[in-house]
Amino acid sequence: MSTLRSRPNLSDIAAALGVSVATVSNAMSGKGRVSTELIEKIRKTAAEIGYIPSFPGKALRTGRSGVLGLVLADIVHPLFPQIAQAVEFAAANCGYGVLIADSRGDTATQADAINRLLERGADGLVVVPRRGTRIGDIGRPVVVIDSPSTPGNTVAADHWNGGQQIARHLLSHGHRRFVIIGGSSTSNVQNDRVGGIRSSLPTDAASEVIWIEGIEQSKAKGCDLDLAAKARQGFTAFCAVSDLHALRALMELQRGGVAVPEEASVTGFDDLIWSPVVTPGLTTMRMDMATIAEIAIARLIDAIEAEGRGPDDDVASSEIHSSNISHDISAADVSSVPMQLVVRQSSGRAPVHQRSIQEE
Amino acid sequence: MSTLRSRPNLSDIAAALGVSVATVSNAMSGKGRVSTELIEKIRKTAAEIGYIPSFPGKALRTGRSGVLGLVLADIVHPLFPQIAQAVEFAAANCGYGVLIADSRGDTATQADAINRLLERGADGLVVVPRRGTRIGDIGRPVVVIDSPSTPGNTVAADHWNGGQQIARHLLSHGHRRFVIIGGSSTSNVQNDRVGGIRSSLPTDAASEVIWIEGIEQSKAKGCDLDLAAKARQGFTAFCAVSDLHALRALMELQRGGVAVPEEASVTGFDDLIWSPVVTPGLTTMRMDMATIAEIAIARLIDAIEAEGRGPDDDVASSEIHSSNISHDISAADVSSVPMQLVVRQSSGRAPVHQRSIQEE
DNA sequence: CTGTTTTGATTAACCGTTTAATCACCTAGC
DNA sequence: GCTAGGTGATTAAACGGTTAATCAAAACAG
Repeated sequence: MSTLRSRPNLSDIAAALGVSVATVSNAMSGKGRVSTELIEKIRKTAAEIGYIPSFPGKALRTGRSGVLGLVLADIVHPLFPQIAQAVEFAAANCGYGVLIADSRGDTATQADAINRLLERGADGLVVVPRRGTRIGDIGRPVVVIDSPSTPGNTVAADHWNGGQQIARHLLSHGHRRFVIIGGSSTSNVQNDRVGGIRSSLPTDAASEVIWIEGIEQSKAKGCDLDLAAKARQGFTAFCAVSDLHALRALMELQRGGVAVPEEASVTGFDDLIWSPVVTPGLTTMRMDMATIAEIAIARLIDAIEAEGRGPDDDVASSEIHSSNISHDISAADVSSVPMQLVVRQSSGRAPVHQRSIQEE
Repeated sequence: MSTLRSRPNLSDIAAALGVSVATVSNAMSGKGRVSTELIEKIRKTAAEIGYIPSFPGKALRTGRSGVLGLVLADIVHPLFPQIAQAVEFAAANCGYGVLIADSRGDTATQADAINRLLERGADGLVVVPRRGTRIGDIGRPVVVIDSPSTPGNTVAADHWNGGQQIARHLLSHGHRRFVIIGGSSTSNVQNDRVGGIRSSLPTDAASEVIWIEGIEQSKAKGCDLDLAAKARQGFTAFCAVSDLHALRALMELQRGGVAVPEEASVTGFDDLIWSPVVTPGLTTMRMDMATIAEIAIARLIDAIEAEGRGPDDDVASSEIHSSNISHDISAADVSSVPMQLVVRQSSGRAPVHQRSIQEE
């Protein structure tokens, strides 16, 4: 029947070999009882006629779409390419597709976006939330990326430790007076990074935190942050918690006649795409997005597969306090993936005159 | 039967009202013949019990998944967030989902990525191709974004005209000696932009094109482009065909003691996320991604829907030379969407001393 | 009052796959 | 020789929605 028109299906294979569809299905999935030689033959003819399993068919029967939803809630997140690429790669490796939904920075739209994905039958969701947003129970497995302070099942870079690493790097180069530059004080990620930096400073070091959003509210958007003045006051290390802010600092200092890295060091976070090409190349902390995505996807798929069977099954799970009602991702915890220091030309040894200032 | 367990389906509604599933289906889709009051009742109970149509079910029957594939072939394309967001938005507005696949810059993987999407049942593909790559016939509707010189069904920004606009902007500010900075001479997009710029220069203007990739091959990666020297030779306009290169030029000039925009103007392309925040803010050409995506998606969906019926049907299409074999997107042509000039602080009036140099 | 059309709804097949239940057959045990 | 058990395959019923074909009743024309 279905000779020319549509793509080959199980019954085409069955017909070609004179066996039943069920047998073919069993042979392909390795589930039922099929003789080894028949399996071999079926595999062969399947390949010959170019059989491709139908996802809708499978989805309809099993209730699993084989698709994960990726919800991007932050406007045009500069890390999006990295995240999307890593998530898609990890998912594809596990045989899953990735459906995207962007909520364009609007918190209200975030719910819509999530719903769109659920209606489409996404088996689980990866959410990169808008800051401050919490993801409620949506009746399907969810994993959150990027803000470790978020409650729930979260995978994130170890931002705190990242802050510590960058601080230690600068300390080891003799810096003692730090300006820490953040965007918004409401961001969990940024607070973690700032906290990590400050926690690593010894008692003989001084630091000052600048929140750009705050300054821009009192002054103008894109206004001067008076960093050159800070440099003249003796600050030598300018740690931004994002490459975006680091770039801004870098340019402001250079325009203000402060040479980088000779007179001041500038560091960032995230290793964005252009960070290597600016002059001087930006010293920054890179998140291991591949690992983060891998862990996130692995967890998600675990949860999805655990969902099918009840609270207990063949896995001989050890003494679960089976709370039948709550979706038992109750082992929800936070995974932290270490960040990696990338040293480029924007950071260097603190200028000698610093000591004198510091001792004044 | 299916009371508590799974989500409600058509037969639940049918059972609740004592009608047949077919009637309910007709009522929801508005296809068959159903009395207006019954439609009303069905809609109401559907909403009450929280009915959500099953995509797999529909897909299985109709052969349409309601999903488009977005193939990103260029490594970590800086425009990706813009593209993805616009495409997703446009697709969602038409009731389609977007499945992504990244080929991580590898040309070979691009075919894999496309296949993954097709196997998953994507109804059509939006491809942002790696430069130079051609997309062969894949048996489903395809639309290509971003390189107007690519043969086939393409939607792109009018890069050539963008080049003309930026050139006119600089000319009107008195600039006469141009350095045009490109990345790779193999890129269609970049060549279009360069061509647009040069085509607009009057005979009394001088221009020189620099391809960064070429320079870096003979020198080192991230090496100096000697732009400050060019400025001293009397060049006042530095037109990069990407904000990435513009940023690099901007920093190099500033480091070399050339004030921007007082002594030289720098312009870019694409209005990337950080372009407003650098100092001085970058004058650049923005592509209207929303419109591009809208057109691309509209075309794709047209092609998908036309695919179902034969070469002719109810649409009374005028005299088609029905070539039954080729997938009849044969009306394949190129749409160009105008670019928009964004003037910021990095461009300004040409310094006066230029005239003297020019007249020497 | 009869024959035809229109309207509103039903029936049943189908899309491609999975899976529990069943069955025919062969081997072994006593 | 008859039964119990195992093996390799088949049957048939879903999963949820669409749609062509059918049908009963009502509306209408003559």
